[in-house]
Amino acid sequence: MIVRISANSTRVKSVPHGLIALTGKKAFWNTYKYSHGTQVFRNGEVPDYIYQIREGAVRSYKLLSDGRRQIGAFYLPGDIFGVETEDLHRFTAEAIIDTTVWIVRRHRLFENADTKNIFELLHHSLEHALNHLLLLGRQEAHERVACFLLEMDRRLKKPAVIVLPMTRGDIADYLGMTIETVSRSLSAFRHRGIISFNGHRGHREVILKDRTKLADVALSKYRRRDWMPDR
Amino acid sequence: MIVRISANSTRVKSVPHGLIALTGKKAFWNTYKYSHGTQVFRNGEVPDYIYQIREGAVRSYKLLSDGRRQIGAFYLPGDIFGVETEDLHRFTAEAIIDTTVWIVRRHRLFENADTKNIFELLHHSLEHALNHLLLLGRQEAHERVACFLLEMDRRLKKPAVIVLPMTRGDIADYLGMTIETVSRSLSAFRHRGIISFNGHRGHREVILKDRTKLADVALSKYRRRDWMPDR
DNA sequence: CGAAGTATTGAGACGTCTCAAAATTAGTGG
DNA sequence: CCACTAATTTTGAGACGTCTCAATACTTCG
Repeated sequence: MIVRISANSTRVKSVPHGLIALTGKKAFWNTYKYSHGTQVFRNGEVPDYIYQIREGAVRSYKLLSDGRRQIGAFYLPGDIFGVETEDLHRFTAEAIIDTTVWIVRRHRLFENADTKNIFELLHHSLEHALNHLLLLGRQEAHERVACFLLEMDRRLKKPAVIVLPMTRGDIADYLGMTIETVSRSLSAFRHRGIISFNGHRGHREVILKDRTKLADVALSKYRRRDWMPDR
Repeated sequence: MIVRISANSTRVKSVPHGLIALTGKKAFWNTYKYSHGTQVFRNGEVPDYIYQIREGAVRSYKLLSDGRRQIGAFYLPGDIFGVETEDLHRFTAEAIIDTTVWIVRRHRLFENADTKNIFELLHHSLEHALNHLLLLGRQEAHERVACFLLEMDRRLKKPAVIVLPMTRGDIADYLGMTIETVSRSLSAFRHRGIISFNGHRGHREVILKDRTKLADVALSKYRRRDWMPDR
């Protein structure tokens, strides 16, 4: 379900600085809202827009024919996406939770003489993908989960509490593992005092009690058989 | 070891069409040769050139601190690389076998008004990386090896014999698995008549006896427990 | 309060890794 | 071209980590 809630020809609350830097001040932008679980675009579609997240979260993913899913990236408030695409979308993007995005038409992107910003976004996506290749190909389960927590921590600007918009299933499909293994890694971190969960709102709110130790886990300072002797 | 063997101010045998399309006909290009195992550039360096392979093969990779390696891509004759880089190289590239490349200085890239080709290359790299994420995160060992063989087959234009420039170790680090598992998958394919090895030059030369069946394996038409009951 | 979705935990199965040895191929110098 | 050594590849056996299947607990929301 797509609900159009505003356009900048009408009164608005704020401004998509990132999109404006990308497309020029003359570009018209709109605000759209996607309710949780709905698709922003899907693999194979012709791209019309580029997006910046105002509020909410989006996952991008590819599927195998039997349903196995690999999430390539999560987009959080401020993030721009849809630029990575050439003639067709190469992945599907859908809202994880209720999400508001700013959009501008794609052709505006190439009316802008300054291509530097586009290159930067592409490079950023590519660098993220290459780092993720290393994680998926060569890191172990707890390293992956630790990396994920640190990535979220960094991108959310090191908040006191990390409020995860995504389910364990999303995390699992991002990290190339199962829900259960994600859960077990998180439990192990909790038992070791590296993280804790906040209050009673599920275990979606994570507090990093010891970023140093978490980074040690992420950076393979402890290998599989060396730590977690408690099981 | 870098050996300069020619420049286009002197007589040359052929012309790097890809690089010329990218940088304009006025760009000066040189030919360089890297002997097998030597680095073209390394992670963290400031990029000076972009490269097109004339002969040979290059692997690009990232390392973890303890030596685990993930190869992100193989570059084969005709392939252009080094464009994926922004201010610093984000991975290391080294010659797998003795390799000759055409190079042009990087600044030539942005003197060219037509950025379309650069975008295409970036998109291509990104798309390859995203597909590889799916493979590393969600595909099983024989699926990965089958995908690898089909990728090489396609990129080498479906030759009668695939002459692999890379070792089993390179393949393993590309597919996120161990040498032994790669070898076992290849042996399984061979025993099932899907591939065969050519002659006595090691098992580096592969003949695809049944591309259809190989594609079935790659595309998960057989799952882990369904096929290969013979072990 | 009941129902559906989500997360945790446990036990056992299974696939890949590790370690080791043998077989094969490539490289080197006489 | 041969003898020797080094490197690569294959194969085997067992260890280990993650997955699968299943049950329980928790959270959300009607």
